[in-house]
Amino acid sequence: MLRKETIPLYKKVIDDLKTAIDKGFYKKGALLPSENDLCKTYSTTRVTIRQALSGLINMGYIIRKHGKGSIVTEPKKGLGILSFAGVTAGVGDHKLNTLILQPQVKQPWPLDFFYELNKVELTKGCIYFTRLRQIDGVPVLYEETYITNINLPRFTSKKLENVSLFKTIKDHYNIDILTGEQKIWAVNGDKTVSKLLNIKTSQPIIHMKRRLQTNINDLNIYSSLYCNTQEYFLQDFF
Amino acid sequence: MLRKETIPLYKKVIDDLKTAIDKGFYKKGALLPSENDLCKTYSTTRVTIRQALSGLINMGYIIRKHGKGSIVTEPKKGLGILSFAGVTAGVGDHKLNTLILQPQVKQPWPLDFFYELNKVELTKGCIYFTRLRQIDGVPVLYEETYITNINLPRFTSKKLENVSLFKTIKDHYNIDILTGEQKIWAVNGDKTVSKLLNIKTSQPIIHMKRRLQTNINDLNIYSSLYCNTQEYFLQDFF
DNA sequence: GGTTTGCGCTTGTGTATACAAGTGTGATCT
DNA sequence: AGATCACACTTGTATACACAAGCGCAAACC
Repeated sequence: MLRKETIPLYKKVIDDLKTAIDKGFYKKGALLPSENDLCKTYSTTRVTIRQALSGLINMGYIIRKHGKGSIVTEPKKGLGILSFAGVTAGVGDHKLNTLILQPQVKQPWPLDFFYELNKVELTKGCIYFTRLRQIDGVPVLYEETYITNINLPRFTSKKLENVSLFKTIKDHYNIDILTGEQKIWAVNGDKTVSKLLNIKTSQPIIHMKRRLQTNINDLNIYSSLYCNTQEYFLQDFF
Repeated sequence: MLRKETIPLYKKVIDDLKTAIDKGFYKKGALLPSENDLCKTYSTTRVTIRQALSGLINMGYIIRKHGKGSIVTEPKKGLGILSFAGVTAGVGDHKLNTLILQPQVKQPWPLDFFYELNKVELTKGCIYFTRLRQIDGVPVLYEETYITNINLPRFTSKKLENVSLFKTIKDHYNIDILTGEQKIWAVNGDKTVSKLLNIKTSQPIIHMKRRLQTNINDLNIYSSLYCNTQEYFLQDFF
C-alpha cells in the first residue's frame, strides 16, 4: 500500500478539485472557486493554490482567464496516449468493458522482446497479462502488457477487470506515468489476433507498441496492442 | 512582428534557457545552473525561477531531480503529434523530403468537410494544399491540409518544399499551435491514394484526421493524412 | 578496506505580502 | 437611454523568507 505519511497540500488540492470535476460537481464551462476562496478553504496562500491549479492546467482539467477565473474544460485523455472514442461523439465509458484473457503472471522477459531492456529489468523479470477491450460486447482492442517486476507486492492477485490499470498502480503503489513512446503501424492481423478481434485476416488493423516510463527506476510498462478501427477509431488530444 | 512592450521575467528566463539548450550550450543529460545560481543571474527569487523551470518541464526540455538539479532531456517532438521515425533508430531528417502536389490555393471549404466548422471559419474560407513526404525517394505519407484563411497575407506564395509548416507560420505570422486532436484508422487505400503512395490497394495504411488549434481565434489547421507503414512507422513521444 | 556520519549542495513545499492588469457590474453623468 | 467611470473581484507577476528532504562526497570511524 505504501500510503504516504504526509501528502503535500498542493497535491491534496489537485486531488480534491480533480475528483470534484470528475464527479461532475463542477461541470464543463463552470468556474472553480477563486484563488482567494481556495486559500481560505485550505488555510494557505496563493502560491500553493496556484501550484495546484497549474497542475490541473497541465492535466487539461481547466484553463484560466485573466480577470475571470479557472474554467473547467474537457479533461485530456491521459498523457497523449491514444485512447478510444466512438464514431459518434457520445460514446461513454459505460459501454466499454475489459476482459482479462491471461491474468497476471510472473515470468522472465520473452527472448525476442520488442524493446531493449537494461540489466536491472532483465534480472527482475516481468509480470505479463493480456486484456481484451470490448464496446457493446464487440471486441475492439487486444493488449499484451509487460511490467517490470519491481515493488509490486500482490499485484498478481489484483483484479484488473473493468478498472484502469494506471489508476490501480497509482492507488496501490503510488506509481505515476512520467513519459512514454508509442509506435504505430497498419497491418493485417495474424490468425490469432484476427480471431480474438472477430475479424477476417484481410481486415486492416492498427498495431501499436508502447513503452511507458514511471517514477520508479527501471519500472517500465510495455505493451503491444492490436486495434480494430472498423467501427471505432483511436483518438488523441494534446 | 508584434513585439511585447515588456515581457515577464520568467518568460525571459524560459526563452534564454530554451535557446541555450537548442543551440547545444547545454547538452542532453547536462545540468542547468541551480535555482539559486539563476536567482543571482537574474536578480530574482526562487519562485520566479521555479515558474520558468516548470515551463521548461512542460515543454519537455528538462526533468528535475530532487537533490540533484535540472537535467536537460531530448525535447518532445512537437506536441505529441505523431511524427515519423525509421525502423532503424538512426533515420535522420536529411533522408526525408517534402513534395508539394497541390500548391496553396484559396477556396471555400469542401461541402462535406471532415470537421464541423464555425461561422467565422465558413465565412473566411480556407487555404488548401497537398504534400507528399518521401524517405529516400519512396513516398510514405500523403497529406491534405486546410487552413482557415485569416491573417495569412502572401501565404499562397510561400514555398513549402522541404520546410516545416509549423516553423513557417510561426516565423512569418507568429502563430503557435496550442492544442490538437487526431483520429486514427487502419484502412485499405483507395486507388488515388494507393497510386500516390505507390502501393497495392490491399496494403493496409494508416489514415489520420487532425485538427490543430492555434493562438489566433478561428484559425485552425485541419489535415487528412495517409501513411504507408510497411517500412517505416509513426512515432509519438510524450 | 569498508562503513558510517556529517555537511553542503540541490530541489520540494509552504507562508506572507505587494502591485499590475483584465473583467464585469452598477452608479453616475450627460 | 446611452455612454462613462469607479470599484470590486479576478488572475498575473514578483519579492523575501523558512524549513524539509534527497543527493553526493569527503572526513571520520571501526
